[in-house]
Amino acid sequence: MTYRMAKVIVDVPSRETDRPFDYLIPESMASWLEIGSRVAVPFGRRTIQGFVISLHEQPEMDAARMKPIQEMLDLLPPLPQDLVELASWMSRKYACSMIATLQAMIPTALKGKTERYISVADNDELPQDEEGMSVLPILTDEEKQIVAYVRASGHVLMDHLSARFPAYPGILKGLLRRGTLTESQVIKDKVRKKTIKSVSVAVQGDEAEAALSSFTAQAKRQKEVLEFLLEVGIPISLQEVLSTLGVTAGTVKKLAEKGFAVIEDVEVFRDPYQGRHFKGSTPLERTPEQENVYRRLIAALDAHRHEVFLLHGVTGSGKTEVYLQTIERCISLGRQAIVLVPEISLTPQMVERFKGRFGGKVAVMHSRLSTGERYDEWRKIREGRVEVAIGARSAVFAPFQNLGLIVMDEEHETSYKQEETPKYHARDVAVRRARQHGAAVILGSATPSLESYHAARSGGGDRHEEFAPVLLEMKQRPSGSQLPAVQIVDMREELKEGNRSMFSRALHQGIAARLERGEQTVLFLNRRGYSTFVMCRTCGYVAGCPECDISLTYHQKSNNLRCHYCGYAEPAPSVCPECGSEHIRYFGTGTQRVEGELAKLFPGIRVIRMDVDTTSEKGSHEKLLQAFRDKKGDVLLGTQMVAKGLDFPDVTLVGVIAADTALNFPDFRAAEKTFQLLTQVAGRAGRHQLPGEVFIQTYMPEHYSIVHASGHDYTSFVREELKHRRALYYPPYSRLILVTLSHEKLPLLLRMAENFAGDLRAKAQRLGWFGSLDRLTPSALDILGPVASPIPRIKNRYRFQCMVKYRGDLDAVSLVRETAATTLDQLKDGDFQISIDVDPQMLM
DNA sequence: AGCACGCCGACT
DNA sequence: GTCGGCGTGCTC
Repeated sequence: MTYRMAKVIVDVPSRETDRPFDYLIPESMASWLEIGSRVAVPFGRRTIQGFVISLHEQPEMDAARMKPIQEMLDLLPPLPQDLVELASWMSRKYACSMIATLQAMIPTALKGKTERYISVADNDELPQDEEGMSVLPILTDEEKQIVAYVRASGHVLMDHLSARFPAYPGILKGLLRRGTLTESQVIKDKVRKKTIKSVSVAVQGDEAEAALSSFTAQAKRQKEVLEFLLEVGIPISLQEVLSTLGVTAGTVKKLAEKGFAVIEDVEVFRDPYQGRHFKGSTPLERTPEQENVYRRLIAALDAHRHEVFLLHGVTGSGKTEVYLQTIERCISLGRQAIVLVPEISLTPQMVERFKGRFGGKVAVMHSRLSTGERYDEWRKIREGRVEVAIGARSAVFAPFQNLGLIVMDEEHETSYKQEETPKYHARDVAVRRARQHGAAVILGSATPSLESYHAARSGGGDRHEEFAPVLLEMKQRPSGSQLPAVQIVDMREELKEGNRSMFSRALHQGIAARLERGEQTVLFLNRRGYSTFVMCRTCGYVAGCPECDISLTYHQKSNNLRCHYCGYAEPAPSVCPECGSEHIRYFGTGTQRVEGELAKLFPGIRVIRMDVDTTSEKGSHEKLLQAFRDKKGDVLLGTQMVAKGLDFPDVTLVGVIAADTALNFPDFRAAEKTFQLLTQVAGRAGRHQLPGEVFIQTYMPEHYSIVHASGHDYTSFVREELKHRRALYYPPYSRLILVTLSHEKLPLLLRMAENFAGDLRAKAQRLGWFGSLDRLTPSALDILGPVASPIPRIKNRYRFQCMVKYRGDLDAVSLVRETAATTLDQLKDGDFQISIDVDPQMLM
């Protein structure tokens, strides 16, 4: 006799529980349970959620220590088997727990929560008193009260009960222990029906008259609301009441409490693109260049061959059209496709293009969807109702059964790296997943990351690479339009000549000319380096977060100062808290300053500003762009978000206010980031009939990233940049792991950080890894640090970091992970944390 | 992460 | 003498 059992990863975020636990499969589930099923399992004294990762047969003797699975939570497993396998690869590669990885693969709606219900135990055999209570356990008055309450309600939520009887902590526990009350636990999904609050009047005629006259002078606002509701007559959304009358929700609530109005939740159907019609689009004719690329791509598709392509195409070379046609081919072969785009470029135009070509076969996933909307889109994929999924980073986990193609647009974007656990890079995950499916991968960019480009050029001969893409190039724009002329403006010269404004004379004249001709200008400000901090000009005081070593950011809208890292907020001061001076200045977002200057220089100019302040509201991003498209603005001024994929026919001038702000950052990718950004921005001008002009203002006009960006010369940039990388053995000539240790107590942390680094060094030594990284460098693995992190304190925790630089074919991740575990075990203090970031993108 | 068990301080 | 602080250890 054997038993069927399942290995389950339980939803407990701790190192000790990051392993499979064995459970018996009840007969009733036997034919339904699969790898990837989500289950509720008893774990210790509670019931929690878990994921089945394998199924086995066990001899009877082993079954004794196993508990049975309590419940299956879905009919269709939320994770197909290939994703479970991918998850174990990811946990190894990125040194994170299996549960964190599995959770990242499914919509948050399925992150089940334990609910505890209390009910009265069924003690029929026990003698009972007149009230029907078991006599045997002698109950105090308080206990009787609780038991009576539970009995009356059938079964009660634990949270509700402890809220209802807050005065007697421990009594509840006692009743449960003695068996008078029993507890049951279920897993409840986070999926909520989407509702809006609707308000309607509850009084009419004379009653209403009486109600209106009942308000005291103080309740003026309530009276206004009631008058408004009577006037409208029909139920109206609370939101509308608030915005029309400018009252707060509290006012309406009071009215409802008095019984004059009713507020109810009305369910609304969620379809993010409900009622929208997408103009159909048909494939464009391919240019010879596109034809070559296309042939090469579909050859892999047709042969069902896993192959990775790096599509290097200049801005405007029609990469999207190539994607669309390749996807079409993929679908016609009965396979599905995933399209990954950076969140910021997942604009309505982009969505429109895909919906227009593939209609209802597309699921769209982006961060602005609600939990429920995302869950619905995800279900379309899981249930096989769509063929294409388009979305940001996490769409790489779209649960397709027969994946044929993964497209990653703007492959160089850092947003493909997740900064939270699991700290995965969607590019590497995409390649790995495609390999499982025998699918093709297209990595597209006008400015490929050095890692991908170098891997393609070296043909994988370099030990640091995990894959070797085939390089495909597109150098022309199908429209025949030329890449715009780019002029570098040396701001030092401007200063020398007495121009102290942030606009050079050339840019100034350029804007003036556009205003005259009714053409448009895009101004780009590299936000990094432009701060929004508050400084006292008298004493030099800078407002900083009390918990983190970082300056606070000024938010105009709420007129307060906020910490970017921990969320701490305080009202903006009007005088300096240190010296009392009134000369305290808000260095508003850089864009605000530029906007002010523009207004001064060009009275009456219409500026559309796009930055965190103006785009925080849902849909505002799109609205601003549409306004600019409708020529309601002369200038579009913004940060990174104006650099991506925008395409406006009347834009003939692009100005970069300060190109070099990011160049001085202590990040080995600073030059690459600057080059990519400038190239993207420059590609925004003159994409149509009108010729474009680009001005790049800089204090470092001779820097190679600026020079080559102005010449649209990717190849030369790469050549130079690779030299620098090679000299210092930075990626792509090595790989990196960033280890950050944190604790509240600085001396303790310092000691632990030294321990960690020492231990790691010793282990690497033993493995003989301090050999040769290359013939010019001393070791195959190098440990830099520990040093204080660039932000040395966050949320009152000090931070130290070590950078591990190593030859790509070594399993340094396992070594680091084991060492981290050892170090953590040395300290029984739960407040000690070690975070491991494999292939870090942000070194700040 | 929870939750229980277990061993030392301030109270009826 | 008990209530309760949170250190320690375990969860199939």
